[in-house]
Amino acid sequence: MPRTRDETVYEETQATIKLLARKQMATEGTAGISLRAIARDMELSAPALYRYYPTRDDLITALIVDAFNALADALERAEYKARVLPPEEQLIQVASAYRRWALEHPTDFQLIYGNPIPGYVAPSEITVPAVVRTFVPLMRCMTQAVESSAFQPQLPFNSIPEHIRAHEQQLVTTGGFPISVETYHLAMICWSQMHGIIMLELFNHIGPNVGDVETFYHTTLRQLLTTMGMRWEP
Amino acid sequence: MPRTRDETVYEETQATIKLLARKQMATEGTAGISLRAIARDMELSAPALYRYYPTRDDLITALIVDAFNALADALERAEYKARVLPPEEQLIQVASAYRRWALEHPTDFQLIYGNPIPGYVAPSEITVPAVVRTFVPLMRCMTQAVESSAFQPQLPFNSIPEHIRAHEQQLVTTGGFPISVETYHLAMICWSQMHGIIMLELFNHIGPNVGDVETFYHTTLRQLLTTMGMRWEP
DNA sequence: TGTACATCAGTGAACGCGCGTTCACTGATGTAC
DNA sequence: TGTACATCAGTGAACGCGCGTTCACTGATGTAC
Repeated sequence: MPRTRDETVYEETQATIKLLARKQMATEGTAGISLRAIARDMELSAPALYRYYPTRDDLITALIVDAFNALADALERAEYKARVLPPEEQLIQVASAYRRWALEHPTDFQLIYGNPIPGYVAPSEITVPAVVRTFVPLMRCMTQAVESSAFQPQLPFNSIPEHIRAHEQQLVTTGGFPISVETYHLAMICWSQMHGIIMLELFNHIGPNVGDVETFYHTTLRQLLTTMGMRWEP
Repeated sequence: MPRTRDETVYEETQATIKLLARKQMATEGTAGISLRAIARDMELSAPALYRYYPTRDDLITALIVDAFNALADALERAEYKARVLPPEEQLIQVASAYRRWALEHPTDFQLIYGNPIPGYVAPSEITVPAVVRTFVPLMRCMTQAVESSAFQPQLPFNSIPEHIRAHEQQLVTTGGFPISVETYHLAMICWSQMHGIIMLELFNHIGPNVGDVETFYHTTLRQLLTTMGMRWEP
């Protein structure tokens, strides 16, 4: 879609605003985003920003959507780079990229997965598509790993409580992405384990306890996936 | 230790301040604690609060210590109530109490495990003892479960990378709590899995995906502990 | 029993900041005829 | 080619709020002699 020069300038200004907002979150926290402070940084008057975001909440929404998309981009890149590896290794690579992105963009990660911003409610019709994107690489790798010849399904992780299965079946069916309930469920377990370690690492709660969180993350995930039925090359 | 009437009154006022601070966190977020707002709620002038907490940061520290202690209390109560059950069931009970406390005290949980409050640094010599208390019940149950006759150690979770083992050995040795490195490591894995599900549930990221998070939490933990080597009564 | 003094919880005013948002406006640039 | 008009990014002032902290103080209560 061709853009006029004006549209480009407009979008560049929006990008500058978002950049400064992210810098501000880094020092003031996600709840500390302030239009006036951004305006000061840009050497503009505060009302000028209202040309670009009609409200503080709209700016926050834009930041959230950007963050989910950036995370999804990182995961897709990792998946692409790992495409020649066996599927279970691809999964590990995607999981590593997930952690790496979180550590390299701690404020964005806090913005999307940390404490909510008081008074702000994300408009789900705008954010959900970006959220969904972040799940796709993980789901795709998981599917390939489960379908690979090296996979030997193990109890107990392959048993799913009936009403959870029903709920997940519903989502999988209406979601349009081709995945089995079993695989979807394994992905949820894997994701929640990843999330726990990353959150604890981000706020320095687990580093002092295990020393090397990167190694802890990798070995724990490999071990978890092994108990699910995956096998690894020597 | 006997207390004078004055000391009691003083401590009751401190308790009121903390209570109102917690209420405020619920609506304004952890970063939104405001001495002036608390003073308004108490129908006092703002400077009056300085008799009880010399600084906003001191109030935050008190809230954090209280939260860790309340969590530890809840875990100890759960452990005590479950004392007649087999050790692996005790572990499940403690893990359930952990989740329950988090869901029943979402702001306190955010305060201790969520986004940091900008500009605030916890004085570790004050907070660490309370933090340590929260680990004890989990560690104790894990130890008993691992030492029980029903436990059959399984690869892969019982293999620990060498330098992580060294770090953990150091902590276990100097920590004074009688626990083996292997058990400590299993506890860390278990804790990070618990933490991941709870954090995702608290901010509504996983509920829509699995439907019944309580069941998901329980079955996932049981499955994880099974793969570590625990066995369950029918 | 009465007086002098000490203690101390709480006050009001002030300092020097911050915020999101609205409003009527300026002044440069681009466009149409 | 020159003029009239439209567009629109950005402004300054204002509204009605908020904050943590310091300061000199009031005024009630308790204590000592």
